[in-house]
Amino acid sequence: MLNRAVLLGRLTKDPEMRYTPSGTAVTTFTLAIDRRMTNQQGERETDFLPIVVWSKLAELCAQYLKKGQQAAVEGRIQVRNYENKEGRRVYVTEIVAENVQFLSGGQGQGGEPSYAGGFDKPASSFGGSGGGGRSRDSFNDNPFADDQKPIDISDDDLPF
Amino acid sequence: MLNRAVLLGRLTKDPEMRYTPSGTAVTTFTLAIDRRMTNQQGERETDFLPIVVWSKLAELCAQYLKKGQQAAVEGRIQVRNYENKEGRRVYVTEIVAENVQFLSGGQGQGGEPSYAGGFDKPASSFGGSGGGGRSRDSFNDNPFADDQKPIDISDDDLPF
Amino acid sequence: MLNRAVLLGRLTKDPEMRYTPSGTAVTTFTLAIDRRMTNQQGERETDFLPIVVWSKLAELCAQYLKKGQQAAVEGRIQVRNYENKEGRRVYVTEIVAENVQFLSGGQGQGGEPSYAGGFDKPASSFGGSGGGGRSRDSFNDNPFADDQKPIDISDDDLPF
Amino acid sequence: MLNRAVLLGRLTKDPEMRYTPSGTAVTTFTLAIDRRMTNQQGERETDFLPIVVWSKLAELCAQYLKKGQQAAVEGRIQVRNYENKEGRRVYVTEIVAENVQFLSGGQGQGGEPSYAGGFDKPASSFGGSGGGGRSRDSFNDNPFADDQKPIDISDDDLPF
DNA sequence: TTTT
DNA sequence: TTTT
Repeated sequence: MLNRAVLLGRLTKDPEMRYTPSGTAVTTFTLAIDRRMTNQQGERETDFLPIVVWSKLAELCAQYLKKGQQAAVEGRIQVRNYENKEGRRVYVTEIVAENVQFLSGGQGQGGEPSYAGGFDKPASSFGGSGGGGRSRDSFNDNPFADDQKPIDISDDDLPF
Repeated sequence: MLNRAVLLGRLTKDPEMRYTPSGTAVTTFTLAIDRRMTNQQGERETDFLPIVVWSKLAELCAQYLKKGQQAAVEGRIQVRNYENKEGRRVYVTEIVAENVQFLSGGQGQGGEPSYAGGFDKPASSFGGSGGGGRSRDSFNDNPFADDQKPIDISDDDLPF
Repeated sequence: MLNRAVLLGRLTKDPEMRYTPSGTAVTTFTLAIDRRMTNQQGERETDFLPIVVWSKLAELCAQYLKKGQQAAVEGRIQVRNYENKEGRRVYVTEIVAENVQFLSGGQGQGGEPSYAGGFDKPASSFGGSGGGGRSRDSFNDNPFADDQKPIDISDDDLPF
Repeated sequence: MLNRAVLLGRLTKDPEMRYTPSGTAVTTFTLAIDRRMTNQQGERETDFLPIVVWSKLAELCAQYLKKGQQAAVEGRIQVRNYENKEGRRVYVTEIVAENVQFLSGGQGQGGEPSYAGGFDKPASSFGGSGGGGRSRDSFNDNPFADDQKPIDISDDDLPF
């Protein structure tokens, strides 16, 4: 059903990129988004929202985004849950980015603000390595991001 | 900064409405949002997203929404954190609804699909009780929802 | 860059589906969206927004949507311009839908509210006819909807 | 009903601010939004979307936004129609901004990227002048932007 | 923990 | 746990 989020904030740290066993890139970062508006009195409040990016877009984010920079993120809200070491079920809410807009505004790395759209290339350069069975990368068969399946990734695979 | 979410799903239960000590209505419910699309094979996956609604809109939601019904919600993503009984800091992500669209589709309570916009009346019917100091309800002075401040509500006040 | 619209309204008529010469389905309809909110006095005001849908999603919309039904549309705002018969340049603003949610609520055609996501199948069933040159359908090579190119469709091709 | 747009682009010119007879500020500008994404071949395509801003937010936009700067706009899509000099009914689609995020990135006016939220002050500083009857400014009674009524503004009032 |  |  309909599940859409659009965010604009600053990275609290450099992004972290990892690869799933099958070779898909996954990048995560946190966006700090001020709740208060300009010229408003009162203590500033901030929401810190975790962002997850997959595939080619993950590599672009890892390459171009830096701590302190502004970015606009478009995606869907996802609730993952897993069992932690103490056997408790933990729920994690994060935004799965389908598009990311790089806005400079960091500490001088300057450059052109630019856009990294979702899945603009077949993304077939990823994975590889082979391995039998239905590869986890098979979600690339359907490049529409809503169809990504980080779901059946075992706990060890999780890069965050 | 920019923080916007638009969701469409079904209520997993009837909404729950409570009042803060100062008399502001707060309604909460969970929206079940299927990730999979129509005619797509494979097991269905669902995100369960907690929704919070304040003030007059809270009362309308409590009155008209029922378990199983469809609703469209527009708002912002918020991360609350509090210390639980074990002294651990717990983070809760929820969507603070500014607009809610009632879509029937439940088990026959029928009626007209209708809309409950944000703060369409001065909402002055709330609170009251008076008392000195800056009332927690003072956020009603600025009816623009981004300005709501559930933030400084003490733990005991929290209705969920 | 970022260009996102989310709409929820009712179809003013049954959708119209046509095919481009190369065989891509294009469906158009208008969504009536009330500006006023429930329980608000005053004359109701309505925006009528033209929606365009391509490819497999176009076929699903043509098949399942009917006049009077509610639908949620997610897409981007596009401004097309063309020269009309009098030699005047005309600008048309429309929403290119990437996802459509079917919500019943029409005059009893009932059925399951369902979702038609963007590009969930390779959509390779379209087009055909072959022919040389760069087929207009080649946008299907990149299934991400932002990449669709209705732009270079000649005036005669336009199905609306 | 639900009608939400989120845009990120660059101003094609400096904004233009005018006042309605009753003293409400109205600012208009056009946002150029590239359709193509970074690193994609092919001619760049751009949508030019007209933005309308009212009240205090209009003044902030006129003051801080300049040609070439980036801005994020959140609002609703509106279709106005009026009769032109030749007696033809003309339809104008524009985005009524409820929030605007100023992102630098122009030609060096630098400064802090900042946010101008909707209606954060009662905006009562506008209008004035008095005059009998229901002032056009009365929409300020309900500061929620969905409630703005540019609709009954006569043609002469239109600042664009 | 969940809705259809 | 955090960004400006």
